[in-house]
Amino acid sequence: MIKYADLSNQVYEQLKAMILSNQYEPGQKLLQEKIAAQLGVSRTPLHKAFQMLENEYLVESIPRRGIYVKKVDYNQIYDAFECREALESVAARRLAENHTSEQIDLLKGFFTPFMNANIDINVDKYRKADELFHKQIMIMSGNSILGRLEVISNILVRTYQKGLVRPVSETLHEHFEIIDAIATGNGDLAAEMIAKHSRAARANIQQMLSK
Amino acid sequence: MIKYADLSNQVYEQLKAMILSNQYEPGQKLLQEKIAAQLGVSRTPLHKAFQMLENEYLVESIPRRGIYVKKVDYNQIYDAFECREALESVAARRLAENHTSEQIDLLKGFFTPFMNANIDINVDKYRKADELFHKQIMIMSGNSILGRLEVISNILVRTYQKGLVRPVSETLHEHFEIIDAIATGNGDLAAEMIAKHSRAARANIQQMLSK
DNA sequence: TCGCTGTTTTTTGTATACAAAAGTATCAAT
DNA sequence: ATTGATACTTTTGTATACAAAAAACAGCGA
Repeated sequence: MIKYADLSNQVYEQLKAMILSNQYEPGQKLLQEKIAAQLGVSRTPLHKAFQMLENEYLVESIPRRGIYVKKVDYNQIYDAFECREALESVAARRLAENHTSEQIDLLKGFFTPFMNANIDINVDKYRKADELFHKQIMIMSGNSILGRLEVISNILVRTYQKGLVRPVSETLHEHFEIIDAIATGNGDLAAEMIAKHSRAARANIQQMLSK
Repeated sequence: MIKYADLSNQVYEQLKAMILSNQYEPGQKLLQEKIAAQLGVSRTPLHKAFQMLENEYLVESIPRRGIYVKKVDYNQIYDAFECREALESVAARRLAENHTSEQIDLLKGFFTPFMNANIDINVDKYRKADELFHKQIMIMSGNSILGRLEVISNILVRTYQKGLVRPVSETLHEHFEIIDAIATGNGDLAAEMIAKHSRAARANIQQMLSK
């Protein structure tokens, strides 16, 4: 699939990056005219971009009022993790049952940098690796739907913003356990390992909710 | 949430209904000008509507070429069912663990008409009931993401078009078994029952694929 | 007949224009 | 000072206008 230099898409990418990097405040209104001027385009391609963002739960459109950056509430994060747990299990199972050694290497590659450096891990880089790892499993699963459910991956990014992360000391070796399970071809095991991984994160969120 | 008389939404609803009822041929190009004229609107609100439809996998946009009604291929249906199986399990588990008797009655209500009529079941009505049943479980689960994943429910509708349905004699009592499992509050059982239900449909699709 | 090339037509993507709704400010009256 | 009504400004939603790309077509040559 060839990406086209379509203005709507460029605007979408730009706004998405800005929202996910917190350059827009959650709850903030996105003024069409202003953004159009900033990006040097008219309001027309913005409409499509906003619609894309709304479908990914990144903004909310209130008709005749405007577009607002979605606030991330813990309940929704919890819900997303619940979905992610189920869907990643499907993905991991499929991938375990049908993969190449190159794919395994790719997955391992995300985390090997953090294995060697036995001191001070760059947390931002680790988060990025984590994001790519989970996204990549979905894509490589071969299930055409899984690779395109942006809702799930976006929520993960926003979770990072909230600081809802487990210590690297716990997750790093879990990631390798998941990869190993996939590599052995044991679908059930791979599904269970990744579900366990997600459940632990979900437990953290539940703690936040009960406070 | 109040629905607004927004042209884009009206257009979206209209086109969605037309696609799902096969009034547009799969693969057919949707000419913007023509559709705008037919619906008596300009092309501007169409853009948003098309974007919504694309997010639900009902149309496909090829930049600079046009919008095409998505062809339903068996592989994608299979993938959707795989996702549905996982997600419905989550929904059924939640609902089992937290529901009211009114919700149970609502679910039963979808199918009681077909219990009493011990002769000739109206297949179209049964399909509609099936669609609503599965959708309703997602909504009532209380998981804010599940209720809004239109991809999954759309695919189900398109599956009907392909005639990929199991006989009523099998599915009718399965539906009641699922409801009963939910009613007893046994989350694991409810999840397993609905997963089994989905798996059987998935097996049918796999048969089609292997041909 | 087929295929190539240049031209015309259609269709898309984007900008601009305009009407209606929402938001804001002003000012009078209590 | 606070409230309420009215005029003014901003902002949204939609229609129209225009440029550029794609598709359709016609004419020419092998």
